[in-house]
Amino acid sequence: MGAIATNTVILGDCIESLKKLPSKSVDLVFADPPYNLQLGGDLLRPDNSKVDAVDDEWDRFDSFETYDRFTTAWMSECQRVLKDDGAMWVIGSYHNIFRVGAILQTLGFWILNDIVWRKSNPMPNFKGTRFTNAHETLIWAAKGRGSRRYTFNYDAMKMANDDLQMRSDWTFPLCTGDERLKDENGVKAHPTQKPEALLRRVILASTKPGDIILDPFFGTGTTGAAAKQLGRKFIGLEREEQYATLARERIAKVVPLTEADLETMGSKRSEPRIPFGQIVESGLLRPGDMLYCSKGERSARVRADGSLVIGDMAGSIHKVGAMIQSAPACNGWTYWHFKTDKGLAPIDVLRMKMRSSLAQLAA
Amino acid sequence: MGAIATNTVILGDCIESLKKLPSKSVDLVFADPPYNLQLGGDLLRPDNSKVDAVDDEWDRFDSFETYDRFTTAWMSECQRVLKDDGAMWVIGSYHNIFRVGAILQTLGFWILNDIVWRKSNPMPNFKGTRFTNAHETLIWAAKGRGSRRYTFNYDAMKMANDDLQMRSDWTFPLCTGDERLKDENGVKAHPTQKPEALLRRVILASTKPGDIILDPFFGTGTTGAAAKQLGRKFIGLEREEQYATLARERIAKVVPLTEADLETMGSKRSEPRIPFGQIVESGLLRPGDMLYCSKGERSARVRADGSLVIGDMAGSIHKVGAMIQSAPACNGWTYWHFKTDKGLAPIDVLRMKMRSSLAQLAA
DNA sequence: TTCTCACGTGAATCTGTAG
DNA sequence: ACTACAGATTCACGTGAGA
Repeated sequence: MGAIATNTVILGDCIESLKKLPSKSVDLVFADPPYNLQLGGDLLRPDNSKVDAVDDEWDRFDSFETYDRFTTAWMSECQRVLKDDGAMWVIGSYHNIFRVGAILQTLGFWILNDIVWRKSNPMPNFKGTRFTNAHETLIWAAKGRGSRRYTFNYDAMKMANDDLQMRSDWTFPLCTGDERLKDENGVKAHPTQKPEALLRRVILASTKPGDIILDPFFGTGTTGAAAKQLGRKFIGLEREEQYATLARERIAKVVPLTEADLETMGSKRSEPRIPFGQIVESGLLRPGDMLYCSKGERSARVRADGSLVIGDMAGSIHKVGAMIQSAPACNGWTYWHFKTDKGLAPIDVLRMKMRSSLAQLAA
Repeated sequence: MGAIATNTVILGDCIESLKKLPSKSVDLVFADPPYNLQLGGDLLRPDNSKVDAVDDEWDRFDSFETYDRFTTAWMSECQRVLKDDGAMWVIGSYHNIFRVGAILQTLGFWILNDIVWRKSNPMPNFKGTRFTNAHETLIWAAKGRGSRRYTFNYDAMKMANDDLQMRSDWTFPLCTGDERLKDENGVKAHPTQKPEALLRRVILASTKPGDIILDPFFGTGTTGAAAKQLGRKFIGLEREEQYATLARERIAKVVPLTEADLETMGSKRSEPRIPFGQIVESGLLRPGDMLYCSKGERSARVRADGSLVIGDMAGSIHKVGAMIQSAPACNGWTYWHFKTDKGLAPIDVLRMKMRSSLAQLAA
């Protein structure tokens, strides 16, 4: 069997290109397919600026059926091209990930984990109509149910997570700043460029040095850049010449890391923020309970959503604290107290209690 | 139409029971369906070495098909039973959530968010073969694509998250300790009892007091307990008599919160509308008074009918505000200010004054 | 040089009601 | 069904100008 050509970007339709690749030839597939967003009209921010939406031609499908056919086609080709011990990652949002996951199961892939990418800086929901869409989902699946020899670098992952098992929820910022590729006018070159940190974790977790990684939706080549950096090989398929060119230029500049560099890559943890509402939801305080200032001469009532009430004033622990002191600001955590059998204690105590029960949450 | 019986647990097969419920009668469905594809026997055989690959594949396909048929059946009945402005939540793990999500989309439900429940204390992966499975996924969906009047208590959620929009990732501990129902031997009564805190957030976010919540997989009644506590009604369907009995006993002990404690931050959209003209009619402003933008460099004159004039432009506070900023839209209540002895104040202050005096008249 | 602050922007299924 | 219009609505972070 001749060696397959690697570290290359193949221009053309991804399904056509896949059909030309030999069976059982790659170790890992990473796929970031179109999400099939179904947007209405324009969306304006509160300051009346327009949101730059993903309305590209490649993300438009007639119907769920069309999208499903497309998904089945590229995915079954990937399955053929994968080695028997190989695995596949697919990333998506709620628009497409359920269809992707169901099709992948139906094709016989065996899901190993679903992984949540928590965005530390997501775009808000400008109209106040839903929860802030603050995550995307990745599915990690072995080629088949019988594949038990997929690669998982358990210890590397544990090391990267302060000696705790790596969990299924990962926190990374969006791809911004210098990492984000821009054209000569400073406009983003690709609407959906993924952060390299995300790809590095995927690659460190599920490949060995020298492995071949296939990305059928290569875009501007984040997978290739991360692969080269980490001493893996890649094959990228991309339809748009402009993206393929950018990807080649980008990857040419990447300097592979030394083994010593790889060892120092860890992730830091920070203290989780605890909203006051969660103290109430958890039952540490109950709606109707009273809070007091340190001397006890002012009191406020807790409501179910974590707001406080005094007379006809209502708001957050901070706002209500500031209002009754006529102060510009107030730290509600230290201002407000709750009754214990030993007297009044600041509600910050409850926050610390909550934190310690959540202590395993790493970044 | 006779009122539907609420605050009750109906014993029997969930699909049969659903068929007896009237159409368009409930406000919310919360469903925690079986995860493991083991419905009424075994859908998925344990891995069996004597079965060859082809048979195995057929077997697997057949299993998913059975699960999909079951899912389609209960879900389309739920869709029928929902009011047009109603919504549904489904919780699941990677074993079933992709099939659930895809079917729900195919049935015409319109996904509003997928929500990640991050477990603060998940069970570790003992064999070190995968990432710690540390989350479950909830899907929140409106009955149909056109339903824009689903309930979302944006302000209550924002309040519960320290004045920041609530995100799509929620962190709660597993249901343990006193909250976990045990039998007389101290063994957990139900294998997948959900934490009440999770249900409280679901209910606070997406229902109004008095709403009817249907749970077709009631189990030991977490949904009913949270609903009763928060002043909502429930209908629980449960197949196992033992669970239904436990649920009834559990819910009987729940003490509902008082109305005052249940009150949450309301949205501005639900407050009574005050036309600007009414501010002028009431004398809070007078025809001929000047209004200013926040920095004071633009001004407009108030006319008797509540219109504003600048030069030869005239119109509503919103129209004129938008025109002079060349903006597509403008909220005149916050854009325009009037002079007070302490400087400029937004005319929204006058609207609030008017609202509170109207509220006193009504009382 | 270093700090502050205004400004821009990211895979988005993003309004409600009266007539 | 449609149109018209009132009016509600944003978090984290990087950049760059100016103090």
